[in-house]
Amino acid sequence: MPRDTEDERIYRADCPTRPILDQIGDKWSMMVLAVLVPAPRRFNAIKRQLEGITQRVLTQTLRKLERNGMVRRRVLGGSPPGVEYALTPLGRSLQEPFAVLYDWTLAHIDAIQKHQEAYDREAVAAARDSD
Amino acid sequence: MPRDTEDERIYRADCPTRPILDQIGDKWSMMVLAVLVPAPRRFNAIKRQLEGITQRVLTQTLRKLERNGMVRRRVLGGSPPGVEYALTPLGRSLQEPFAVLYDWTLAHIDAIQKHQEAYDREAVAAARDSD
DNA sequence: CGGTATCCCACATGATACTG
DNA sequence: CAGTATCATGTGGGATACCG
Repeated sequence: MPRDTEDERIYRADCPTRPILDQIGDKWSMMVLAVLVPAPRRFNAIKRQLEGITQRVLTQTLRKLERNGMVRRRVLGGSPPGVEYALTPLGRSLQEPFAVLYDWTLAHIDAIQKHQEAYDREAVAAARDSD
Repeated sequence: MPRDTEDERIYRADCPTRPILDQIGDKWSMMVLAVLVPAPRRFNAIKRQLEGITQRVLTQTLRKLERNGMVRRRVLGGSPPGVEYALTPLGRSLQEPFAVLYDWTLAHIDAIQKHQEAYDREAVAAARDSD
């Protein structure tokens, strides 16, 4: 959670940061950005690297990122023609906050899974007791 | 996005960090944790502070946080009886990664909104051109 | 190659009522 | 006070087909 500031909006669903945090927390945005970190890539190159994403969803995700100024879309002339997507400085600047969150997750994933298993065992035991 | 590691899983929807990131990215988890930073609180105290959340959703959110070991639930004896929720050390340790992300958003929200407006103006202009 | 156009569904969230 | 139960809904995401 954000640090405990005087800013009361952080407690409200209409905090202006919500739409932005919602997008970068969606299913694919973070991974699309990750794919573009090493170098710009073409549409189908991104799609191949993100096994499981559909064309429709990749298009939607790229459009939202472009609209936010995090990705730049460039039509390539030449043969074969194509479209290239690249990180903007704004998009690249997201790398650090995401890395902090990702590293936190990696550091605590084992502890979290142990908690989950313990919680689930308890739930099973409670259900048994109530029989 | 996570930094560019050798770990190929970061590109995959089945990366083991997904379920955790999905939860802490859900609509209310972050705000519930934020409310608990200054001090433990009772169910209805949390609910009052998060205007707009329903009882059902608050219960679900707290159960998931408890299951992950981020929040501890304590039944208070005495009169009136009640239930108190408190951050665990694990839950509190999320404060920093979240603050980094939140600060990034605050720092760039103006730039992002300008990009969005420019993008939307372009879309309107393109629609007009195609008439 | 890089998309749109349709259709569909699961699931997160919400509204409301009831309870130990 | 702290929930559960029930029902409703919007939308993010997926499947598939077609297009310039």
